[in-house]
Amino acid sequence: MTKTTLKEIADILDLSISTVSKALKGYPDVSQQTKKRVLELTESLSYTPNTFAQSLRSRTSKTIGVIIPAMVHYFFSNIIDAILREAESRDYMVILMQSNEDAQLEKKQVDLLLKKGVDGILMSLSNKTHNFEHLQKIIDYNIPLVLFDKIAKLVPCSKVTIDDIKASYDAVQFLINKGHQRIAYFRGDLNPQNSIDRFLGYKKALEDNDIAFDPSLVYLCPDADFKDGYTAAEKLINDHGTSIDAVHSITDLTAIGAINYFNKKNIRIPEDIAVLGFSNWFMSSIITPTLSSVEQNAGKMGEESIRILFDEMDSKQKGMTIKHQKIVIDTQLVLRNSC
Amino acid sequence: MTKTTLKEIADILDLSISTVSKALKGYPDVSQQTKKRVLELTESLSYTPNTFAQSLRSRTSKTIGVIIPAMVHYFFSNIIDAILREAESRDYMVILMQSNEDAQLEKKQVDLLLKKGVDGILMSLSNKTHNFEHLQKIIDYNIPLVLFDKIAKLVPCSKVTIDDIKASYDAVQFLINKGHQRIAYFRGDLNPQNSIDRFLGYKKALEDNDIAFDPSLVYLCPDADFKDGYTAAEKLINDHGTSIDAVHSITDLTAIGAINYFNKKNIRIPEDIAVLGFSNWFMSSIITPTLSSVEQNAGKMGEESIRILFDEMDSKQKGMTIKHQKIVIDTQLVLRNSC
DNA sequence: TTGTATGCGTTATCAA
DNA sequence: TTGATAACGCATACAA
Repeated sequence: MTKTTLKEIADILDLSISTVSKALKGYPDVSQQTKKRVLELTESLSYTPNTFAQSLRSRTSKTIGVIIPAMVHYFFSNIIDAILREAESRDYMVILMQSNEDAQLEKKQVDLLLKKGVDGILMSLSNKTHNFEHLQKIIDYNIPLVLFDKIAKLVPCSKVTIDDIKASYDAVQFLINKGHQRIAYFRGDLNPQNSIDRFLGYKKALEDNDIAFDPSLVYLCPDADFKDGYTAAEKLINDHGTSIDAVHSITDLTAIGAINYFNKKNIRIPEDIAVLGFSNWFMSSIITPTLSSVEQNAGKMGEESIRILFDEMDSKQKGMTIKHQKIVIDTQLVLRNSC
Repeated sequence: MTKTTLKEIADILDLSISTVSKALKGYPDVSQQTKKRVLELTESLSYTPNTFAQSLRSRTSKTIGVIIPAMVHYFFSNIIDAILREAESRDYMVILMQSNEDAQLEKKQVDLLLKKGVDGILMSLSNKTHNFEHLQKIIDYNIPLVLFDKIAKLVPCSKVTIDDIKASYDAVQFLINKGHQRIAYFRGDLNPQNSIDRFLGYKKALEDNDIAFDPSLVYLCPDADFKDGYTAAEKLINDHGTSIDAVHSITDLTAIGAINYFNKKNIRIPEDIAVLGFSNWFMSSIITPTLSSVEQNAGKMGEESIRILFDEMDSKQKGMTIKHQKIVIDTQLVLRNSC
């Protein structure tokens, strides 16, 4: 079984290819009767146009590319979920790639997407991406680009983020309001913007409350994973005993690692040490104790990102100038039993 | 900036398009010097061929389609992870779709993939898929198809699964060896094959150990989620108090729901009730108590699935007859503190 | 109202 | 060793 083409239909109906094409496209200059004959036959043969030919001619692909750092990640899988739903509803396909936090690979994947002729690109950058030539290339090619979550501030394109500074600031302020003074911070990798911003939020909250910033209370969790959190908690206790009131962490997974260590050492949460995460993973609602966190609204971020992308793609098609948008998704503190 | 074409290169070098094409393809009938000139220019212009034109001509797309029931799922995101890595290494792109457990949508997505001209399709069926015409359509179009995890036994194509019967059998046998006799089962939806098989494994293990099967110990968890597990545990205790020794569950998430309920009611795990899950989610290693489970090797399943798909695609290209494969991925009991 | 001709970019056959 | 030409399937400007 092979795919039907316009030519076959034209031959059967003894019409020209262009007439068949016009009938299908609903052009007015086709007789009602011819149109009907064509539609009936294409229906019964379940004809669908060859998308390669269409793309070659129209220079569009009805496809968007998405690059994320990692798939196995509650936050990103939720974002992808939202993107797939929205793309689906527009009859667009999604080509998904993951950079595995590898800047080189990310660059290669951008080339692949450009080569593949996608109509737009959604990206969340790898932590190791410090050079943005590949993003500039996308822009030079005049392909709409929307960065989300892990963005590059200086690249001229639309962006969707949360306000990481404010989110962490609010989180730490909450801990302070609760009476905590010695608040440790488990920070993420040094380079990514949102890692920096969350750290700044932490520092600013201390400052605004006249609590001296103590660098010895900051623990680096470069991979921001369970193990990093566990190890950091171990170091924290070795360094400071339980003179610490609370821990705020770059992400829930590190916080959960810390909780695990504290549980193991019979350090009570929140009585001895309060713990506050970031991202509100599903997991956080079911561990013991349940973890308070910052809800990042991944679904909304995915929806907004692809909405803006479609906006830009529409504008481009209409020949309008594209205005880049910068959306900040709101966050909420989700309180549970860990603080 | 627009993409370079063969014609532009030919014009610049004052050659014909076909000579340029042949030079790039490494044909022998091009002079060394010409070849060198062409390669240097294409390099400096960073020429890449237009994939639509290539696809139109070659009738291949270097793209595979993947349909899964849900993205936000530890098991599936691990499988996708493996698929993306392997496709990447072969310079293939992956179009990803999720059926959201909706048979109608799944059918539509198959049509989209066929229309899009993918070279092969990987699918894990929705729980509600009981009609397989869309799969037959893929086969009729002569597109290689590999089903994984959620398969349809009777559809003639390659399949990658685990031995669900054996996996659950072994799990229950382990509980019995530990001395448990009154073992409840939280079963999944009634229709999916692996849900059925796991249930059969449970029954068979009881039977082989001369333990009477008691239908009142089976609780239906149609969505196999946290809430279902929590509710089932609640019912279980209401129905049977703590006369039950152990619970085996269709998946970790339901088991975790149950653990949550037991913890809340101060029912001790494993002293009062042992709990044994299925799938070995990451989460299971960090809850309290840590959950014993059946490791399903998602990564391996993803790797094998796409390996077979590439096998079939290669065979098809070479005009060889395609032999369908049936791979069973091994599983292991992962013991932790819940039983 | 219908049909002819052309081009999208690449590749392969055949001629020069 | 190189080039002219046709074909992949579709869509449109233009001619009939």
